[in-house]
Amino acid sequence: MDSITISDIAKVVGVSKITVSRALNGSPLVSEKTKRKIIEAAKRLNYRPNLIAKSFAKGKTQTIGVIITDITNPFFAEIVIGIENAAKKEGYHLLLGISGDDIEEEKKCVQDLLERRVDGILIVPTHKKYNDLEHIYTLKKEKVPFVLVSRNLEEIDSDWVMTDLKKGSYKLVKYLIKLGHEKILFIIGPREVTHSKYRIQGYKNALKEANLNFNEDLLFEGKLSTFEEGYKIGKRILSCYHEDFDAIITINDVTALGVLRAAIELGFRVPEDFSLAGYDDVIFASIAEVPLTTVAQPIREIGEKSVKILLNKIENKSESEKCEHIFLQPRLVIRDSCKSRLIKRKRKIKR
Amino acid sequence: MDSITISDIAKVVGVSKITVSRALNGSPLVSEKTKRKIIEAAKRLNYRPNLIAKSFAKGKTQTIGVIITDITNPFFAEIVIGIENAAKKEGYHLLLGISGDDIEEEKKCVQDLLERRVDGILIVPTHKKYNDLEHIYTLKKEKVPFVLVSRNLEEIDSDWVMTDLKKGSYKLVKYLIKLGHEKILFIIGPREVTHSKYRIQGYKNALKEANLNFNEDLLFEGKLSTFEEGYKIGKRILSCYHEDFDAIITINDVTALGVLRAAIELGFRVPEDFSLAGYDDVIFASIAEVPLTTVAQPIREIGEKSVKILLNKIENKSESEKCEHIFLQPRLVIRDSCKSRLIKRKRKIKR
DNA sequence: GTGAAAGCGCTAACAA
DNA sequence: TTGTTAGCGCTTTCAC
Repeated sequence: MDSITISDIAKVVGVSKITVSRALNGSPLVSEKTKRKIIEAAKRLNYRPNLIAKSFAKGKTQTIGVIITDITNPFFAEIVIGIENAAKKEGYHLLLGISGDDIEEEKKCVQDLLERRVDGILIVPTHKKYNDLEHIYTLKKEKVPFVLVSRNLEEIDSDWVMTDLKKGSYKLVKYLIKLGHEKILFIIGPREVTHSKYRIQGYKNALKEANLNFNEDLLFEGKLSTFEEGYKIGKRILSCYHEDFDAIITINDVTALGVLRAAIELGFRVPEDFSLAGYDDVIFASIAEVPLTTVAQPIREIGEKSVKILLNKIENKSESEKCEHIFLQPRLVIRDSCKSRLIKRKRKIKR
Repeated sequence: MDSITISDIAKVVGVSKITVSRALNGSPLVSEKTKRKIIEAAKRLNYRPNLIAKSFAKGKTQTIGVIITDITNPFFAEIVIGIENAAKKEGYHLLLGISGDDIEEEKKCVQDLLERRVDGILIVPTHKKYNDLEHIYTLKKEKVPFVLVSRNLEEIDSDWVMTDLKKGSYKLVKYLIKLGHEKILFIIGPREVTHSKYRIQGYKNALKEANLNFNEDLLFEGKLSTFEEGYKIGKRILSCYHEDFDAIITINDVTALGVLRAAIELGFRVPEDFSLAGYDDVIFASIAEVPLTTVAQPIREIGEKSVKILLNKIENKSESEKCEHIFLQPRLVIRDSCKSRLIKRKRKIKR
C-alpha cells in the first residue's frame, strides 16, 4: 500500500537518499556505477516519484494554469491543444480552469490556481461591464507570471497574444461592402471589452472607408459567445427586429452557427435572405448547413506564443519588466454564407 | 515575495500553528473568538493556503485525473464539463490528460497522474490491436480507484459507465433497414475494441432480424475517430470503393461530418446518393450542411455517474470489491441525412 | 563523488 | 479548547 520512496531505494542500494535523488534526476555528481545500480533498483522496486513532494520541496510545480471561457467551443479546445503541446515540450503540465465567461468564476479559478501553486497562468480574460480586475492586479502585484491569451485588457499593462481583431473585422466588413452590403448587423460581446471594441473599430473603419454611416442600432451585445446564445439572439433578431439589414456578422463562429440554426428554423435562407459570417474558422464552420465565411485565426500559434512568453517570464524572473504585446494576423476565409447584393433586392420577412 | 504561512498567522494572533490550521479548516475544536481572530488575521495578511503542502501532508490531493482521447471532439468536451461539474460539487479538482487515442500516450498519462498523486482516475480507454493493458493492471493491482468512461474493456473487470452501444447501433440500423437500405457501410474503430464490437453486434442483430446478410466488406476500420479521419476514409470510399452501398454509418458524429465533407467535395449528395448517420448527437450534428441523423448519448449523465462511482471508491476504500457496470440508454435522433430507398434507385458514382 | 542535517507548509496523534 | 512533537518525500546547503 505505502509507496516506495527514495529512502527505500537508498536502503536497498546502500547509499544515501540524496545520492538516489541525484541519480534519478540525472545529476552528473553521481558515478556511473552507482547511478546504474540506483536506477535498476528503482525499476525493480517499482518506484514512482512523488511529484507532490517534489513540488513542495522545490517550491515549483512545473505546472501552468490555463483559464479559458468555454472548452465546448472548438476554438478554445484548439487553443488548449496548442498550449498543451508547447508546454509539454518544455516539461510543463497544464491545470485547466473554465470560467464560462463569468468574472466571478474566473476569479475563483485564479485563486484556485494560485493555491495550487502553478508557476504561471495563461488566461483568456472575461472582463464584463460591472467587472473588477482585482484578481489580475493581484497577479501583477505578486509578480505571478501571467499572459493574456486571445484577448487583452486596457486597464492593466500586461503581456498578451492575440490576433489583430480590428484588422480581421475590417477585412470581413470590407468584403461584405464590396458584395454590396450596407446594413451589416453585428452581434458582439459586451461593448466595454477590448475584443468587442477592436472588432467594432474594424467594422467602423471599413464603413467609413466606404462612406457608409455607422448605425448604433445594428450592434447587438451578446452576454455569452456560445452556440446557444447565437441561437437565442438570432431568433430574437429574425422574428422581432424590424430594422432593415442585409448581413449579420458575429463575434465568433459558434455564435454564427447558432444564428444560422435560428434562421433555418424560421425559414430564412442564407445567404439569399441575408449574408452571415463568423470569426475563428473553427472546423465546423466549413461543414455547416451553409459553409460559413469567416476570419481565420492562427490558433496553434496563439497557444505556442503564449507559452513561450510565459515560460520566459517564469524562468528568468529577473529580466526586464517590459510587456510583450503580440498581434497575430487574421485571414479572411470566403465560403458560401455571403452573397452579392449588387443586384439590389429587398429582404423579405416572412411571418 | 515569500508567501504567508499559518506560522505567520499563528505568530500574529498569538496561538499555535495547529490552532490556525483548525480554525481555517472550520474545525469545531476552536473557540469562536480565536477562530474569528485567526480568520481576520488571515484575511488581513492576505494568506493563501498552500494546497501542495496540504496535499503532501495529508497524502491526498482532492484531485481526480481524467484521461480522454480528444478534447476537440465536442462529445468529450461535454463529458469533461459533466465530470468537472460533478467533481466540483464534491470538492474535487480535475487533472486532464489527452491521449489522442494512442495507447502509449495513455500510459504516459496514467503514469503522470499517478506521479501527481491523484486520488482516482477516470479514463476513456484506448485499447488497440497490439495494445497491452499493463497500466490498467497496475491500477487494479495498486488499488488505485478508477472508472472507465464511455468505453469498457473485456480483459479486465473494472467499473465502467457507458451507453448501450449495441442497442444504439441496433436502433439506428433497424431504422435504416426500415428506410429500405440493405447495404450499409460501417466506419468503426479497431475491430478488437469493445466499443467497436458492441456496435458491430447491434448492426448484425438488426440485419439478422431483417433476414439480411452480413457482409464483412462493408466494415471499415478507422484508426482514429476524428473529423479528419472521417474525411480521409470518406474520400477513399467515395472515390475508390466500388462495391455497392446505400448508406454509411460511423462510429461517431465528427467522423460522419468528415465523411459528409468528403462527399460534398466529391459532388455527392446526401441523402440522395447515400444515407449517412453518426453517433453521439454532438451539437454540430444538427447544423451540418445536411443535419445528421444520429444516436444521442446522455453525455452529462455519463460524466456524473462516473464521478459518483469513482468518489464512492475513493472515499470508502474498504467497501466491496464488486465492480459497477452501467449501461445508459441511447436515443435515436432522426434528421435529414437518411432517406428512404423504398423506391429503389441506383447510386451514381460521378468522376 | 557522497552524505548529514535541515527544511519546505501543513496535519495527525497525542498530551495537557 | 489549545499546544507539542513528529513527519509526509523530497531537495538544498554545506561539509567531507
